[in-house]
Amino acid sequence: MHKPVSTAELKNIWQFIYRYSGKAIMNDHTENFSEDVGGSSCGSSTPGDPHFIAVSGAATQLWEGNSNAVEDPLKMYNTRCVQHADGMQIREAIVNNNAPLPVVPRTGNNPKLVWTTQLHNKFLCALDILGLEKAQPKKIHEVMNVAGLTRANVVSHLQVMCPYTIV
DNA sequence: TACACAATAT
DNA sequence: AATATTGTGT
Repeated sequence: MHKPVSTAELKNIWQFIYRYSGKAIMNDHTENFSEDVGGSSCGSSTPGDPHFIAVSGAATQLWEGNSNAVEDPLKMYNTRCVQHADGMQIREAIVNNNAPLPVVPRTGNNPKLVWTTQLHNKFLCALDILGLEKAQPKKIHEVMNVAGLTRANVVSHLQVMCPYTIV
């Protein structure tokens, strides 16, 4: 995967592993993944659980230690080779149910805010309510009170709408 | 640390 | 052009 990782891509990987292993998945944080997991304990998680895929670590080594050096698409992830009852060897994600929920930082794949006329009007109203004196990003953002609208959004918009004049 | 404002980056 | 992010100063 390319960086930054998009949620869509991550989802795909998730689904792939889930199908491939027939087992539960996910989770993050490469640290403390070593303590988690006994193979069977993984079975409890279900798709929809908080989760994600850890990268690096023991799993890769486990796989590489395995003689059948087949090209493994999951090589980069925190998975390991396990043997099922039917003798089939599959790859299973290492799970850590104690890991904190991943905080997905804003990446380039997130949609940009669009200043619709309604939104812009609200912006203008905020400017009216506050004087030009108090028309600062924080106040404006506050007055607008739009869910999902971030202060940075206001900052950006304000800068364009109210450019300072060069002297 | 929080913020505004200016300057860049995408 | 429009929006996001980063840099700088208080």
